[in-house]
Amino acid sequence: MGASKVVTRFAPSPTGYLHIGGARTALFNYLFARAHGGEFRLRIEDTDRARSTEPAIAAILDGLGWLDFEWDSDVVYQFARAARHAEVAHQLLANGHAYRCYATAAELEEMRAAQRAAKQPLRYDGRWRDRSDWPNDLPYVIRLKAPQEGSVTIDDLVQGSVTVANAELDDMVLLRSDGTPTYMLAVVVDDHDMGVTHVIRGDDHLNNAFRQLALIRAMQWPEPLYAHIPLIHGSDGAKLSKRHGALGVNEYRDQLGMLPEAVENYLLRLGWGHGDDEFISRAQAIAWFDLAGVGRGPARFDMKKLENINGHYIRAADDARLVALIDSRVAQALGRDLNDTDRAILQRSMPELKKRANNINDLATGSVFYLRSRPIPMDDGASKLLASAAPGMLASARALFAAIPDWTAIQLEEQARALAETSALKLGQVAQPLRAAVTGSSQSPGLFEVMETLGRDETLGRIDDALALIEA
RNA sequence: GGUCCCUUCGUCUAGCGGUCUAGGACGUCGCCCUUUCACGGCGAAAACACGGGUUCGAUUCCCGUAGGGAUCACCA
Repeated sequence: MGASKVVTRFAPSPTGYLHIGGARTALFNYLFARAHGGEFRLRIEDTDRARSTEPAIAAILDGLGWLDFEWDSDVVYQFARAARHAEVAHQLLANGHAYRCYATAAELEEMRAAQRAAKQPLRYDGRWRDRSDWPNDLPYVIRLKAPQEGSVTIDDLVQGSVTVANAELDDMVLLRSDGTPTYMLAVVVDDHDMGVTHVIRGDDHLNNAFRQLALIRAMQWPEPLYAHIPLIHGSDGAKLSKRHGALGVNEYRDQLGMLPEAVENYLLRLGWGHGDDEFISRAQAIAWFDLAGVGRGPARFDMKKLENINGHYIRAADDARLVALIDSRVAQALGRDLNDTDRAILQRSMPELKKRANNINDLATGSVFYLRSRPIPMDDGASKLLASAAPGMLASARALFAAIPDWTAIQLEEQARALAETSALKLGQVAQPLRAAVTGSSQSPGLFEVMETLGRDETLGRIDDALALIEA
């Protein structure tokens, strides 16, 4: 290939949402293309008309967009190219590299049953391979006349050299009896027509590659390079499937509150490494990524680690961006829309808030107490703290705070420390009940900073509410 | 079952014949910081699946065994 430009493609079938495994395949294709100054193309494999749906296509594009894997040129829709696929099949038929097979579904099932009974490998026996006594008016499929002798070797960029004997491969169907192309035909034709040079996909396609190569050779087309990457497994070691922990990437965003750069970083490190580096930016990934470094064994998905990485990126994220991300969640918790004052409070508190969250949900949950209207709800921990507070402490603190000339965290803390001193209490015995009163929780960002942010009236009011609660 | 692939701490990985008393990260546990929870810092426990070779020398190379995975459609 030498000077030829690298072209990769991501080819999901729109029968469901873009799941995490597909996202990783897309990432590797994207990275490889960018690393080589090539093109990253997108093809929607919608030839399965019964299972392909518009919402799924939208979800895939949405997911890719969220992860910011920008593709080149137009999206190719495979179904629209059916005529071209059929054309190739007929071309093969004409030049003797394919043949008509009139075997019926029932007949083939019978054949397989016999093979099963005889403990023989299940494969098409080539019963129509050399016949020409074609019955009239009967439906037939077009099968590839694949080589039966010798073997095929693929120098896979990830799996290494893999060899399969041609005797193991049967003559696959190219065109169905209704004239529509099979997946095997469609991928090969599309990859060729799109100029794909590197086929990077899940290793569940490794076996397919050998049959596809036979088709490519029959057409005398240039052979692409293959890279079959291992699938992702669930935490229990079983293959990740739709009903087994494999969420759509949209769900990582909407339900789990993940940041796209965190998902990308995690996916990159799953099955690939660069020395001891853990946090790798997009630019570094493009510079460092190589197929040879991709592991050959399947990796287990670890939500704990993803959470941790997500927390890292949240802490590194711009405060305004985080405020925007929690907006709707906070609004829902509050039961009302946020206004500019609310957002200003969140923005101001964000540096402290984001240290305490590993996902956007928790970030939102940990933020709402600032904006709740009085009297704010008390959680269990807060109720206990108030119940066990030293008698009169809250009232004393309230009086001290009310007399402060400048409502600043520093002065508030001074007063709290003074109160602890004179009452022979530990600072915690003063601060914790106050925290409960002011935040409704036993844990929060620095108490005095919170009180400063809340302001004199709101803080004093919340303490009054707590006082009323204790007396009740 | 046939074919193909894989096998380093619980998990993701570094290691590409000697630097390995095997490194990092997540998780776990302990300590520090501290008004709480976090963040941060320090530290601990924790792995080369097993058996043969090759070699002066194997985590690294080869072969078996065991275990795991993928695939065997007129689905993609």
